[in-house]
Amino acid sequence: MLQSQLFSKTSRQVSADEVSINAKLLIQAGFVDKQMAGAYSYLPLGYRVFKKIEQIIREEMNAIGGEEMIMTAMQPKELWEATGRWETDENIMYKCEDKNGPTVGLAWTHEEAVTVIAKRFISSYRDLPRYVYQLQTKFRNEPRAKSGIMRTREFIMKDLYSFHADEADLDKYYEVVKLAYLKIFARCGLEALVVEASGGAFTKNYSHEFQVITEAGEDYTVYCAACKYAQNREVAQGKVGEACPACAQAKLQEAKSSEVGNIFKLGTKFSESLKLYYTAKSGEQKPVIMASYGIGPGRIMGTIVEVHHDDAGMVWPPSVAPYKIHLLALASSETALSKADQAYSKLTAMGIEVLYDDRQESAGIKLKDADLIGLPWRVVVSAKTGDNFEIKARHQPTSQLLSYSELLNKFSVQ
RNA sequence: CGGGGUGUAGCGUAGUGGUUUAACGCGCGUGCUUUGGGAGCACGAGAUCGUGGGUUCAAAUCCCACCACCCCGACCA
Repeated sequence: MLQSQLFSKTSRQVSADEVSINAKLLIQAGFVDKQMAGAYSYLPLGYRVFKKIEQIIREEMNAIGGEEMIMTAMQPKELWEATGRWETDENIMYKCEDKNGPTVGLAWTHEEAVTVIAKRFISSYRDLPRYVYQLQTKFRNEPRAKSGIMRTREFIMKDLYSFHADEADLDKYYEVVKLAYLKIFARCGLEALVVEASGGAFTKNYSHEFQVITEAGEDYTVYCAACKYAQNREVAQGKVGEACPACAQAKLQEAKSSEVGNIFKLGTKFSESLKLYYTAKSGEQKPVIMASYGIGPGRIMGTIVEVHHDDAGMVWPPSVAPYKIHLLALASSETALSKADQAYSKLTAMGIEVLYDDRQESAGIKLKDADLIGLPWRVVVSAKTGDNFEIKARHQPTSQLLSYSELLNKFSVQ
Protein backbone atom coordinates (compact mmCIF):
# COMPACT_ATOMS: atom_id res chain seq x y z
CA MET A 1 0.00 0.00 0.00
CA LEU A 2 1.31 3.41 -0.92
CA GLN A 3 0.94 5.70 2.05
CA SER A 4 0.36 8.64 -0.27
CA GLN A 5 -2.87 6.91 -1.35
CA LEU A 6 -4.08 5.91 2.11
CA PHE A 7 -7.61 7.11 2.93
CA SER A 8 -6.67 8.11 6.46
CA LYS A 9 -3.87 10.35 7.70
CA THR A 10 -2.18 10.71 11.02
CA SER A 11 -2.89 13.84 12.98
CA ARG A 12 -0.60 15.83 15.17
CA GLN A 13 -2.97 16.39 18.01
CA VAL A 14 -5.92 14.57 19.38
CA SER A 15 -8.68 16.14 21.46
CA ALA A 16 -7.94 16.66 25.11
CA ASP A 17 -11.29 14.97 25.67
CA GLU A 18 -9.77 11.63 24.77
CA VAL A 19 -8.27 10.17 27.89
CA SER A 20 -7.96 6.48 27.15
CA ILE A 21 -4.74 5.47 25.46
CA ASN A 22 -6.38 3.18 22.94
CA ALA A 23 -8.70 5.92 21.70
CA LYS A 24 -5.94 8.52 21.59
CA LEU A 25 -3.52 6.41 19.59
CA LEU A 26 -6.07 4.76 17.30
CA ILE A 27 -7.67 8.10 16.44
CA GLN A 28 -4.38 9.92 16.03
CA ALA A 29 -2.96 7.24 13.77
CA GLY A 30 -6.13 7.11 11.67
CA PHE A 31 -7.19 3.58 12.60
CA VAL A 32 -10.64 4.51 13.84
CA ASP A 33 -13.07 7.42 13.76
CA LYS A 34 -15.48 8.26 16.50
CA GLN A 35 -19.01 8.73 15.29
CA MET A 36 -20.46 9.43 18.73
CA ALA A 37 -19.96 8.18 22.26
CA GLY A 38 -19.53 4.44 22.08
CA ALA A 39 -19.74 4.16 18.29
CA TYR A 40 -16.59 3.90 16.22
CA SER A 41 -15.90 3.36 12.54
CA TYR A 42 -12.91 1.24 11.64
CA LEU A 43 -10.89 2.94 8.90
CA PRO A 44 -8.78 0.98 6.41
CA LEU A 45 -5.75 0.60 8.71
CA GLY A 46 -7.83 -0.26 11.75
CA TYR A 47 -10.09 -2.58 9.81
CA ARG A 48 -7.09 -4.60 8.66
CA VAL A 49 -6.23 -5.21 12.31
CA PHE A 50 -9.84 -6.00 13.09
CA LYS A 51 -10.09 -8.54 10.28
CA LYS A 52 -6.92 -10.27 11.40
CA ILE A 53 -8.34 -10.65 14.88
CA GLU A 54 -11.59 -11.95 13.42
CA GLN A 55 -9.70 -14.43 11.29
CA ILE A 56 -7.78 -15.79 14.27
CA ILE A 57 -11.07 -16.24 16.09
CA ARG A 58 -12.61 -17.96 13.06
CA GLU A 59 -9.74 -20.38 12.73
CA GLU A 60 -9.94 -21.40 16.37
CA MET A 61 -13.72 -21.69 16.31
CA ASN A 62 -13.61 -23.83 13.19
CA ALA A 63 -10.93 -25.97 14.82
CA ILE A 64 -13.33 -26.96 17.60
CA GLY A 65 -16.20 -27.76 15.27
CA GLY A 66 -17.87 -24.36 15.16
CA GLU A 67 -19.99 -23.59 12.10
CA GLU A 68 -20.19 -19.95 11.12
CA MET A 69 -23.52 -18.30 10.40
CA ILE A 70 -25.03 -14.86 10.91
CA MET A 71 -28.24 -13.87 12.62
CA THR A 72 -30.36 -10.74 12.45
CA ALA A 73 -29.86 -7.65 14.53
CA MET A 74 -33.58 -6.82 14.30
CA GLN A 75 -35.77 -9.08 16.35
CA PRO A 76 -39.45 -9.22 17.25
CA LYS A 77 -40.69 -8.27 20.67
CA GLU A 78 -42.48 -11.62 21.06
CA LEU A 79 -39.21 -13.52 20.92
CA TRP A 80 -37.84 -11.62 23.90
CA GLU A 81 -41.11 -11.71 25.79
CA ALA A 82 -40.96 -15.50 25.74
CA THR A 83 -37.90 -15.44 28.00
CA GLY A 84 -39.03 -12.39 29.94
CA ARG A 85 -36.11 -10.31 28.80
CA TRP A 86 -38.14 -7.72 26.90
CA GLU A 87 -39.09 -6.30 30.29
CA THR A 88 -36.24 -7.29 32.62
CA ASP A 89 -33.44 -6.11 30.34
CA GLU A 90 -35.29 -3.31 28.67
CA ASN A 91 -32.76 -0.71 29.74
CA ILE A 92 -30.05 -2.33 27.64
CA MET A 93 -32.03 -2.98 24.45
CA TYR A 94 -32.64 -0.41 21.76
CA LYS A 95 -36.26 -0.65 20.76
CA CYS A 96 -37.62 0.60 17.48
CA GLU A 97 -41.11 1.74 16.80
CA ASP A 98 -42.94 0.97 13.63
CA LYS A 99 -46.58 1.62 12.79
CA ASN A 100 -47.70 -0.85 15.44
CA GLY A 101 -45.71 0.51 18.38
CA PRO A 102 -42.47 -0.69 19.89
CA THR A 103 -42.35 -4.13 18.37
CA VAL A 104 -38.75 -4.48 17.25
CA GLY A 105 -35.61 -4.71 19.34
CA LEU A 106 -31.98 -4.55 18.30
CA ALA A 107 -30.35 -7.68 19.62
CA TRP A 108 -27.64 -7.31 22.24
CA THR A 109 -27.14 -11.08 22.46
CA HIS A 110 -28.61 -14.01 20.56
CA GLU A 111 -29.62 -16.81 22.90
CA GLU A 112 -33.29 -16.37 22.03
CA ALA A 113 -32.74 -16.17 18.31
CA VAL A 114 -30.40 -19.13 18.03
CA THR A 115 -32.59 -21.30 20.23
CA VAL A 116 -35.64 -20.74 18.06
CA ILE A 117 -33.66 -21.49 14.91
CA ALA A 118 -32.27 -24.66 16.50
CA LYS A 119 -35.85 -25.92 16.98
CA ARG A 120 -36.10 -26.44 13.24
CA PHE A 121 -33.10 -28.74 13.14
CA ILE A 122 -32.58 -30.36 16.53
CA SER A 123 -35.14 -32.97 17.46
CA SER A 124 -33.18 -36.11 18.36
CA TYR A 125 -30.17 -37.09 20.39
CA ARG A 126 -28.70 -37.90 16.97
CA ASP A 127 -28.73 -34.14 16.22
CA LEU A 128 -26.50 -33.35 19.21
CA PRO A 129 -24.09 -31.87 19.92
CA ARG A 130 -24.10 -28.82 17.60
CA TYR A 131 -21.90 -25.72 17.65
CA VAL A 132 -22.70 -22.52 15.76
CA TYR A 133 -21.12 -19.11 15.94
CA GLN A 134 -21.27 -15.71 14.32
CA LEU A 135 -19.32 -12.48 14.11
CA GLN A 136 -22.16 -10.01 14.19
CA THR A 137 -23.07 -6.52 15.27
CA LYS A 138 -24.59 -6.10 18.71
CA PHE A 139 -26.34 -3.04 20.09
CA ARG A 140 -26.32 -2.25 23.76
CA ASN A 141 -27.67 0.92 25.28
CA GLU A 142 -24.77 1.22 27.69
CA PRO A 143 -25.54 3.61 30.52
CA ARG A 144 -22.03 4.92 30.08
CA ALA A 145 -19.96 4.20 27.01
CA LYS A 146 -16.32 4.82 27.80
CA SER A 147 -12.67 3.90 27.46
CA GLY A 148 -12.45 4.42 23.70
CA ILE A 149 -13.28 1.26 21.75
CA MET A 150 -13.36 -0.83 24.93
CA ARG A 151 -16.96 -0.26 25.88
CA THR A 152 -19.20 0.73 23.02
CA ARG A 153 -22.88 0.75 22.26
CA GLU A 154 -22.46 -0.84 18.85
CA PHE A 155 -19.87 -3.53 18.44
CA ILE A 156 -19.14 -6.75 16.67
CA MET A 157 -19.12 -9.81 18.85
CA LYS A 158 -18.18 -13.36 18.22
CA ASP A 159 -20.82 -15.46 19.88
CA LEU A 160 -20.70 -19.22 19.89
CA TYR A 161 -23.64 -21.34 21.06
CA SER A 162 -23.38 -25.03 21.86
CA PHE A 163 -26.20 -27.55 22.17
CA HIS A 164 -25.79 -30.76 24.13
CA ALA A 165 -27.76 -33.82 25.17
CA ASP A 166 -26.41 -33.84 28.72
CA GLU A 167 -24.32 -31.99 31.27
CA ALA A 168 -21.31 -34.24 30.86
CA ASP A 169 -21.06 -33.48 27.16
CA LEU A 170 -21.42 -29.77 27.84
CA ASP A 171 -18.72 -29.89 30.54
CA LYS A 172 -16.34 -31.55 28.13
CA TYR A 173 -16.94 -29.03 25.38
CA TYR A 174 -16.79 -26.12 27.80
CA GLU A 175 -13.18 -27.06 28.58
CA VAL A 176 -12.41 -27.36 24.87
CA VAL A 177 -13.70 -23.83 24.29
CA LYS A 178 -11.71 -22.55 27.23
CA LEU A 179 -8.49 -23.80 25.64
CA ALA A 180 -9.47 -22.40 22.24
CA TYR A 181 -10.06 -19.02 23.83
CA LEU A 182 -6.64 -19.02 25.47
CA LYS A 183 -5.14 -19.85 22.08
CA ILE A 184 -6.97 -16.94 20.46
CA PHE A 185 -5.75 -14.43 23.01
CA ALA A 186 -2.19 -15.77 22.88
CA ARG A 187 -2.19 -15.49 19.08
CA CYS A 188 -3.32 -11.88 19.47
CA GLY A 189 -0.38 -11.13 21.73
CA LEU A 190 -2.40 -11.08 24.95
CA GLU A 191 -1.93 -13.07 28.10
CA ALA A 192 -5.40 -13.76 29.42
CA LEU A 193 -6.35 -15.19 32.78
CA VAL A 194 -9.28 -17.56 33.13
CA VAL A 195 -11.30 -15.94 35.87
CA GLU A 196 -14.10 -17.49 37.87
CA ALA A 197 -17.14 -15.24 37.93
CA SER A 198 -20.71 -15.54 39.04
CA GLY A 199 -23.15 -17.01 36.58
CA GLY A 200 -25.27 -13.90 36.35
CA ALA A 201 -28.82 -14.37 35.20
CA PHE A 202 -28.24 -17.71 33.53
CA THR A 203 -27.00 -20.22 36.02
CA LYS A 204 -26.19 -20.89 39.63
CA ASN A 205 -22.82 -22.22 38.47
CA TYR A 206 -19.90 -19.92 38.08
CA SER A 207 -19.07 -18.70 34.61
CA HIS A 208 -15.63 -17.80 33.33
CA GLU A 209 -14.28 -14.50 32.16
CA PHE A 210 -11.05 -14.01 30.27
CA GLN A 211 -9.23 -11.05 31.72
CA VAL A 212 -6.08 -9.26 30.59
CA ILE A 213 -4.29 -7.35 33.32
CA THR A 214 -4.06 -3.68 32.33
CA GLU A 215 -4.55 -0.36 34.07
CA ALA A 216 -7.06 0.55 31.38
CA GLY A 217 -9.41 -2.25 32.42
CA GLU A 218 -12.76 -1.70 34.09
CA ASP A 219 -12.72 -4.89 36.13
CA TYR A 220 -10.73 -6.09 39.09
CA THR A 221 -9.18 -9.54 39.05
CA VAL A 222 -7.83 -11.35 42.08
CA TYR A 223 -5.16 -13.77 40.95
CA CYS A 224 -2.13 -15.85 41.81
CA ALA A 225 1.00 -14.88 39.89
CA ALA A 226 2.43 -18.36 40.33
CA CYS A 227 -0.31 -20.61 38.95
CA LYS A 228 -2.67 -18.10 37.26
CA TYR A 229 -5.59 -19.11 39.44
CA ALA A 230 -8.01 -16.20 39.29
CA GLN A 231 -11.40 -14.98 40.44
CA ASN A 232 -13.13 -11.70 39.87
CA ARG A 233 -13.44 -9.31 42.79
CA GLU A 234 -17.07 -10.18 43.37
CA VAL A 235 -16.36 -13.90 43.78
CA ALA A 236 -13.04 -13.53 45.59
CA GLN A 237 -14.34 -11.10 48.25
CA GLY A 238 -11.61 -10.29 50.73
CA LYS A 239 -9.13 -12.99 49.74
CA VAL A 240 -6.43 -10.57 48.59
CA GLY A 241 -3.22 -11.24 50.52
CA GLU A 242 -4.19 -14.79 51.43
CA ALA A 243 -2.23 -17.76 50.12
CA CYS A 244 -3.44 -19.07 46.76
CA PRO A 245 -6.04 -21.81 47.41
CA ALA A 246 -4.93 -23.65 44.28
CA CYS A 247 -1.15 -23.88 44.60
CA ALA A 248 -0.24 -22.14 47.90
CA GLN A 249 2.92 -20.88 46.21
CA ALA A 250 2.03 -17.21 46.29
CA LYS A 251 -0.32 -14.71 47.85
CA LEU A 252 -3.36 -13.57 45.92
CA GLN A 253 -3.09 -10.09 44.49
CA GLU A 254 -5.57 -7.78 42.82
CA ALA A 255 -5.16 -5.77 39.63
CA LYS A 256 -7.30 -3.88 37.14
CA SER A 257 -8.12 -5.90 34.08
CA SER A 258 -10.00 -5.84 30.82
CA GLU A 259 -12.54 -8.53 30.00
CA VAL A 260 -11.90 -9.83 26.50
CA GLY A 261 -14.21 -12.81 26.59
CA ASN A 262 -16.55 -14.85 28.69
CA ILE A 263 -18.26 -18.20 28.65
CA PHE A 264 -21.52 -19.30 30.27
CA LYS A 265 -23.25 -22.55 30.89
CA LEU A 266 -26.86 -21.71 30.14
CA GLY A 267 -28.27 -25.06 31.14
CA THR A 268 -31.91 -25.38 30.08
CA LYS A 269 -33.02 -21.82 30.71
CA PHE A 270 -33.51 -20.99 27.06
CA SER A 271 -34.39 -24.43 25.78
CA GLU A 272 -37.20 -24.75 28.32
CA SER A 273 -38.65 -21.28 27.91
CA LEU A 274 -38.52 -21.50 24.12
CA LYS A 275 -39.32 -25.22 23.99
CA LEU A 276 -36.22 -26.68 22.41
CA TYR A 277 -36.58 -30.37 23.24
CA TYR A 278 -35.02 -33.48 21.79
CA THR A 279 -35.96 -37.14 21.89
CA ALA A 280 -33.50 -39.18 23.89
CA LYS A 281 -32.48 -42.74 23.08
CA SER A 282 -35.05 -43.90 25.61
CA GLY A 283 -37.81 -42.06 23.74
CA GLU A 284 -38.08 -39.47 26.48
CA GLN A 285 -38.44 -35.73 25.62
CA LYS A 286 -35.64 -33.69 27.19
CA PRO A 287 -34.63 -30.05 27.05
CA VAL A 288 -31.40 -29.36 25.20
CA ILE A 289 -28.49 -28.26 27.39
CA MET A 290 -26.91 -25.03 26.14
CA ALA A 291 -23.95 -22.74 26.63
CA SER A 292 -22.84 -19.46 25.11
CA TYR A 293 -19.36 -18.12 24.57
CA GLY A 294 -18.52 -14.52 23.68
CA ILE A 295 -15.50 -12.58 22.49
CA GLY A 296 -15.31 -8.92 21.47
CA PRO A 297 -12.75 -8.46 18.68
CA GLY A 298 -12.89 -4.68 19.10
CA ARG A 299 -12.16 -4.96 22.76
CA ILE A 300 -9.27 -7.28 21.95
CA MET A 301 -7.94 -4.61 19.60
CA GLY A 302 -8.26 -1.89 22.23
CA THR A 303 -6.63 -4.09 24.84
CA ILE A 304 -3.73 -4.87 22.51
CA VAL A 305 -3.10 -1.14 22.15
CA GLU A 306 -3.29 -0.65 25.91
CA VAL A 307 -0.81 -3.45 26.53
CA HIS A 308 1.49 -2.92 23.54
CA HIS A 309 2.45 0.72 23.15
CA ASP A 310 5.16 3.15 24.22
CA ASP A 311 5.54 6.92 24.32
CA ALA A 312 6.00 7.10 20.57
CA GLY A 313 2.97 5.06 19.58
CA MET A 314 1.54 1.60 19.09
CA VAL A 315 3.58 -1.60 18.89
CA TRP A 316 1.50 -4.20 17.02
CA PRO A 317 2.13 -7.89 17.50
CA PRO A 318 2.98 -9.27 14.03
CA SER A 319 -0.09 -11.53 14.02
CA VAL A 320 -2.50 -8.59 13.97
CA ALA A 321 -0.44 -5.73 12.52
CA PRO A 322 -2.14 -4.04 9.56
CA TYR A 323 1.06 -4.43 7.55
CA LYS A 324 4.27 -6.21 8.37
CA ILE A 325 6.79 -3.69 7.04
CA HIS A 326 6.79 0.09 7.01
CA LEU A 327 9.09 1.10 4.18
CA LEU A 328 10.29 4.69 4.39
CA ALA A 329 11.97 6.62 1.59
CA LEU A 330 13.80 9.41 3.39
CA ALA A 331 15.30 11.14 0.42
CA SER A 332 14.05 12.69 -2.75
CA SER A 333 17.00 11.61 -4.88
CA GLU A 334 16.13 9.46 -7.86
CA THR A 335 18.43 6.64 -6.79
CA ALA A 336 17.00 6.37 -3.28
CA LEU A 337 13.46 6.47 -4.59
CA SER A 338 14.06 3.85 -7.23
CA LYS A 339 15.70 1.61 -4.64
CA ALA A 340 12.69 1.96 -2.40
CA ASP A 341 10.31 1.40 -5.30
CA GLN A 342 12.17 -1.73 -6.24
CA ALA A 343 12.10 -3.12 -2.70
CA TYR A 344 8.38 -2.32 -2.42
CA SER A 345 7.52 -4.13 -5.65
CA LYS A 346 9.63 -7.13 -4.81
CA LEU A 347 8.47 -7.56 -1.20
CA THR A 348 4.85 -7.09 -2.23
CA ALA A 349 5.28 -9.67 -4.99
CA MET A 350 6.60 -12.05 -2.34
CA GLY A 351 3.26 -11.72 -0.57
CA ILE A 352 4.55 -9.55 2.25
CA GLU A 353 2.31 -6.76 3.46
CA VAL A 354 4.18 -3.49 3.03
CA LEU A 355 3.09 0.05 3.78
CA TYR A 356 5.35 2.24 1.67
CA ASP A 357 5.74 5.84 2.82
CA ASP A 358 6.26 7.49 -0.54
CA ARG A 359 4.85 10.84 0.58
CA GLN A 360 6.59 14.15 -0.04
CA GLU A 361 7.10 14.70 3.67
CA SER A 362 10.08 15.43 5.84
CA ALA A 363 12.15 12.65 7.35
CA GLY A 364 10.95 13.66 10.80
CA ILE A 365 7.29 13.25 9.91
CA LYS A 366 7.87 9.86 8.34
CA LEU A 367 9.84 8.54 11.30
CA LYS A 368 7.31 9.83 13.81
CA ASP A 369 4.42 8.37 11.85
CA ALA A 370 6.16 5.02 11.60
CA ASP A 371 6.52 4.90 15.38
CA LEU A 372 2.90 5.97 15.87
CA ILE A 373 1.45 3.43 13.44
CA GLY A 374 3.66 0.78 14.98
CA LEU A 375 4.21 -1.84 12.28
CA PRO A 376 6.56 -4.65 13.37
CA TRP A 377 9.40 -3.72 10.99
CA ARG A 378 10.69 -0.38 9.74
CA VAL A 379 12.86 -0.39 6.63
CA VAL A 380 14.56 2.89 5.72
CA VAL A 381 16.11 3.92 2.45
CA SER A 382 18.02 7.21 2.50
CA ALA A 383 21.20 8.92 1.39
CA LYS A 384 22.82 7.51 4.52
CA THR A 385 22.01 3.87 3.81
CA GLY A 386 23.91 3.82 0.54
CA ASP A 387 23.22 0.56 -1.26
CA ASN A 388 21.84 -1.00 1.91
CA PHE A 389 18.55 -0.97 3.80
CA GLU A 390 18.25 -0.03 7.43
CA ILE A 391 15.95 -2.40 9.26
CA LYS A 392 14.57 -1.93 12.76
CA ALA A 393 12.06 -3.84 14.83
CA ARG A 394 9.44 -1.52 16.36
CA HIS A 395 9.93 -2.89 19.86
CA GLN A 396 13.72 -2.67 19.80
CA PRO A 397 15.90 0.44 19.90
CA THR A 398 18.63 -0.76 17.56
CA SER A 399 18.74 -1.06 13.81
CA GLN A 400 20.97 -2.86 11.35
CA LEU A 401 22.01 -2.45 7.76
CA LEU A 402 21.16 -5.20 5.31
CA SER A 403 21.97 -5.57 1.66
CA TYR A 404 19.09 -5.92 -0.79
CA SER A 405 19.46 -9.69 -0.96
CA GLU A 406 19.76 -9.99 2.82
CA LEU A 407 16.60 -7.93 3.14
CA LEU A 408 14.64 -10.18 0.78
CA ASN A 409 16.04 -13.23 2.46
CA LYS A 410 15.06 -12.05 5.91
CA PHE A 411 11.43 -11.68 4.98
CA SER A 412 11.20 -14.68 2.68
CA VAL A 413 12.05 -17.04 5.53
CA GLN A 414 9.63 -15.50 8.01
C1' C B 1 -29.23 7.48 36.24
C1' G B 2 -26.55 10.86 40.30
C1' G B 3 -22.02 14.26 40.73
C1' G B 4 -18.27 17.24 38.14
C1' G B 5 -16.37 19.43 33.59
C1' U B 6 -16.25 20.99 28.34
C1' G B 7 -18.55 22.73 23.41
C1' U B 8 -15.04 28.78 19.10
C1' A B 9 -12.25 26.98 11.13
C1' G B 10 -10.74 20.04 9.05
C1' C B 11 -7.72 19.29 14.02
C1' G B 12 -5.74 21.45 18.71
C1' U B 13 -6.55 25.91 21.46
C1' A B 14 -6.87 31.49 23.16
C1' G B 15 -10.54 35.09 23.79
C1' U B 16 -15.55 34.86 28.80
C1' G B 17 -13.32 42.44 32.30
C1' G B 18 -19.95 43.51 26.82
C1' U B 19 -18.49 46.31 21.41
C1' U B 20 -16.05 47.71 15.60
C1' U B 21 -12.40 43.04 10.95
C1' A B 22 -13.21 36.68 16.45
C1' A B 23 -6.95 35.51 17.47
C1' C B 24 -2.94 31.69 17.40
C1' G B 25 -0.65 26.86 16.09
C1' C B 26 -1.26 22.61 13.00
C1' G B 27 -3.40 21.04 8.64
C1' C B 28 -5.10 22.66 3.52
C1' G B 29 -3.91 25.58 -1.57
C1' U B 30 -0.06 28.19 -4.83
C1' G B 31 5.29 29.28 -5.71
C1' C B 32 10.50 28.61 -4.62
C1' U B 33 13.98 26.24 -1.48
C1' U B 34 13.99 21.48 1.57
C1' U B 35 14.47 15.01 3.50
C1' G B 36 17.66 10.90 9.67
C1' G B 37 13.31 12.71 14.40
C1' G B 38 6.88 16.53 13.28
C1' A B 39 11.71 21.97 7.58
C1' G B 40 11.85 27.59 5.74
C1' C B 41 10.00 32.03 3.32
C1' A B 42 5.94 34.47 0.77
C1' C B 43 0.90 34.78 -0.56
C1' G B 44 -4.06 32.60 0.05
C1' A B 45 -8.74 29.97 1.28
C1' G B 46 -11.31 28.39 5.50
C1' A B 47 -15.94 30.18 11.53
C1' U B 48 -24.07 30.18 11.09
C1' C B 49 -18.59 30.96 18.21
C1' G B 50 -23.25 23.34 19.95
C1' U B 51 -28.94 24.53 19.32
C1' G B 52 -33.15 27.47 20.71
C1' G B 53 -34.98 31.35 23.50
C1' G B 54 -34.12 35.70 26.76
C1' U B 55 -31.66 40.40 28.78
C1' U B 56 -29.27 44.78 26.32
C1' C B 57 -28.15 50.37 22.35
C1' A B 58 -24.62 46.17 21.85
C1' A B 59 -23.70 38.95 23.28
C1' A B 60 -18.60 33.97 21.53
C1' U B 61 -18.85 36.55 26.39
C1' C B 62 -24.58 37.46 30.89
C1' C B 63 -29.46 34.43 32.02
C1' C B 64 -32.80 30.02 30.95
C1' A B 65 -33.75 25.50 28.46
C1' C B 66 -32.17 21.67 25.44
C1' C B 67 -28.39 18.74 22.89
C1' A B 68 -23.57 16.60 22.52
C1' C B 69 -18.91 15.00 24.42
C1' C B 70 -15.38 13.75 28.58
C1' C B 71 -14.32 12.18 33.76
C1' C B 72 -15.99 9.84 38.69
C1' G B 73 -19.80 6.73 40.60
C1' A B 74 -23.98 3.31 39.90
C1' C B 75 -24.45 -0.23 35.85
C1' C B 76 -21.95 -3.79 32.58
C1' A B 77 -25.95 -11.82 29.74
